[in-house]
Amino acid sequence: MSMNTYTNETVSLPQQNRLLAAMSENDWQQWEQDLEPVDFSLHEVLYESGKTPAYMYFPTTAIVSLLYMTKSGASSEVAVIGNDGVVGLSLFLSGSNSPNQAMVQTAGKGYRLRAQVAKNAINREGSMLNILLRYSQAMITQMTQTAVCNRHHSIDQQLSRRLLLSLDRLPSNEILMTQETLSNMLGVRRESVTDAALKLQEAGVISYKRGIITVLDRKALENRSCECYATAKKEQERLQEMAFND
Amino acid sequence: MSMNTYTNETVSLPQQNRLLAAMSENDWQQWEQDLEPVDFSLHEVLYESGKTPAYMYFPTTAIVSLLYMTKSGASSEVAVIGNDGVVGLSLFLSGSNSPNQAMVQTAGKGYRLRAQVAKNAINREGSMLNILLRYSQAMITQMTQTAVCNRHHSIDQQLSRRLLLSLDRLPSNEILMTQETLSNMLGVRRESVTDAALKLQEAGVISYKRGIITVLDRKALENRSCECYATAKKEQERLQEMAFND
DNA sequence: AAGCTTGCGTGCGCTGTCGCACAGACGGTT
DNA sequence: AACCGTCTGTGCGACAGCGCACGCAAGCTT
Repeated sequence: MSMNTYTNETVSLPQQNRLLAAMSENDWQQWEQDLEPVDFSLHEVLYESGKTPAYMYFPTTAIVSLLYMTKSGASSEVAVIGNDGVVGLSLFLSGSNSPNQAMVQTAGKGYRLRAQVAKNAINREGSMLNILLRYSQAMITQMTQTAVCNRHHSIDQQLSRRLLLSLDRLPSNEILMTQETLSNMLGVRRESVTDAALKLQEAGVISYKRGIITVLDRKALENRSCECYATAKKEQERLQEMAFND
Repeated sequence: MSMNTYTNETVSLPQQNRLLAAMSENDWQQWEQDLEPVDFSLHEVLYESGKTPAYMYFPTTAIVSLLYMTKSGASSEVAVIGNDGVVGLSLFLSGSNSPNQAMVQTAGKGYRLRAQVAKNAINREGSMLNILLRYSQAMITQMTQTAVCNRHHSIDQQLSRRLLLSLDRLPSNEILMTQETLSNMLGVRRESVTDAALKLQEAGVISYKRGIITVLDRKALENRSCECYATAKKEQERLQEMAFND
């Protein structure tokens, strides 16, 4: 599938979201009617720290960041969610909010479910419970990895990892992000991103052009990234396989 | 309760674990018979990355660390679990393992449940499902906080935070940990811990004596710690309150 | 009381990242 | 074509944390 995610003309199917795709035929019948299609616009805030979210969101072509802001105004991204996941896991886990902000990093499409409807739907005996349980573990893995990565790995490695996280959730090899945005995701200085990005450019791994990153050599990016990328990805795939074998 | 956690003479009740305590009377009847008391010894490894754990563990007086080891041998603690939680959440979430290691940081007592028994018990319609769901969110919060803390806060702040995490799960104001151990938890050099600990000693906040830390001024420790401590604690308490209102 | 192991304190040079200040370059607007 | 806001590149001093090497002290062992 090579879709244009920059306009709103594209058609998107719920099944492009892997969690929705993993549902049983039966459950799907019940969910289908309640799912509303949504357009996510760039930098739109889906939920904020302290407010109970109104919806669960299932991205198809959009990509969403879970961000944490410190008191002093610094930020860090703790998870990235695309068509492989759901935004608003806390609704499922506790029915309430979480102390993160969810912000759209790549505009695109997806589906949403009203909070109350979602809670009811999940409580019913059904396949979604297990799907979400496993996804919770994948999320925990991603956050664990972020914690370790922040401690032990260089900005160069982390930038590579972060680009791969976006790449995996995009149909093309173009990532639309300014260095400023990337620095907010990684929780580092903008200039540090410039340095790291220059190294990648000079090595012919990417080309950077005012907010448009083109990945030229994906393999090289994987080599330059730390183990965190591969570990988290492998774990996520393992958990997804389990879902399909239900 | 002011218990001696350094010997095995102490009696321990399952209800000292807050998750077990939050169960409904009905469910408790079913669980009681399957719970086995356990003694956790110092630095015992409860489960390792890659192996499916055989038990879920509910500490009462023991404290367990979830550790992540990097390829290069460095480590970081991503969560701390005492009588407020359970070790082996991945059994509940996916029935499998997680890429962490769980290691006993403070010897003590607790209870365990065979993996298969646990899975069956949770699948039954019952109060434990919601308790564990909420605990999963508390765990996610703790890991998020660790990620942010690793990025933005100084070793001084992180040491204070880490001491509070142990203190909250202990009956006395004595923490048994060498600086070497602490450095492995925080993922920093042992010497950096020495420096930070000296500052705390000189300020009269703690006294350190060959593996025995005595917290003299808890309030001061909170002031020196970063916001991460307070944020995670508040969130955990909020989620626990919800559990009691089921 | 001597000796050994374990844990803590200290000094020093190195490097990655930060904070700030500013220059240049691209691309849309009028 | 000139303008202006946004995005990217660069230079420099400061500093937290690292790696390494070593000294010392506490407490257990015999």
